[in-house]
Amino acid sequence: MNEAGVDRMFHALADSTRRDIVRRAVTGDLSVSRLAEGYAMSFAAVQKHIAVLEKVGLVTKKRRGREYLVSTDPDALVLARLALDQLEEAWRGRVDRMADLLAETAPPEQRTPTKGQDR
Amino acid sequence: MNEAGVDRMFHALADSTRRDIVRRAVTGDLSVSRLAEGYAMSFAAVQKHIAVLEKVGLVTKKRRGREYLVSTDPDALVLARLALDQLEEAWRGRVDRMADLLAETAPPEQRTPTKGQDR
DNA sequence: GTAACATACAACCAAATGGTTGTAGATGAG
DNA sequence: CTCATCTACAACCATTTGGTTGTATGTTAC
Repeated sequence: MNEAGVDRMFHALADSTRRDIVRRAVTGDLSVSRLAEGYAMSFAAVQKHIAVLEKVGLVTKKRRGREYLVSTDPDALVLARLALDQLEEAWRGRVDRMADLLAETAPPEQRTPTKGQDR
Repeated sequence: MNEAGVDRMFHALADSTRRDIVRRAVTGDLSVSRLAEGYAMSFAAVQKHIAVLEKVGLVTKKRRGREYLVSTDPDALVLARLALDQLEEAWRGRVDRMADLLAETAPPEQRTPTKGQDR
């Protein structure tokens, strides 16, 4: 997932109605209208929320008769988790580097290249 | 974290500039101006991004002389992860319930434990 | 075929978002 | 003290977002 994709993924998750849809659609047996019944907003509004979720792959739609069943795709959530992991990695990496530094500074004043500094 | 808090947390993460700030601020030794130098936008714009991150606790500021040093708070990322976990939980819960159901409806069948399935 | 239902989509609107510039208050340097 | 630096904040603007209503299309029921 590229940066823009992560943007869209987190944005999709940054709305409680959409998160609720994700939760309710795990069973995959609810149609768009059924889902829409649960919220104090118009059908079209819920439709838009589902469209946002669909665009980032958090849900998929499958036709059954004249309705569309919405189901959550757990793989997409894994992608979001990966994005979070990468952020935490920066922090963990720092801790590791600090540990390295401590290990290095133990001997008297040894300068290591500090090459990781790419910014 | 309540629903509105999760909204704000994911919204804060839904911007690549802000995520980059979170990454760069892990060392905690960069001031607002130093951080701002890295982006093709005004100082005030970066200031706003930092304010958004600060409001959800992803970074904190500490005064040093006339500048403010920005540092990432890894605990906040854990909160975001928890929110994701709760979404996944709905899905895992469903799978577990399906497994239960299978276990109940299929007595003679030999049930392989499948217990290793922790995701 | 006609009626009812489920969905899609366009047009519109208010509010929020992400950017700008400008002004003002602290703080350190000389 | 004076000046330059760092930050905060207000005002403003364009775009996006999240909602609305209305219209069109496809599908099942009768």
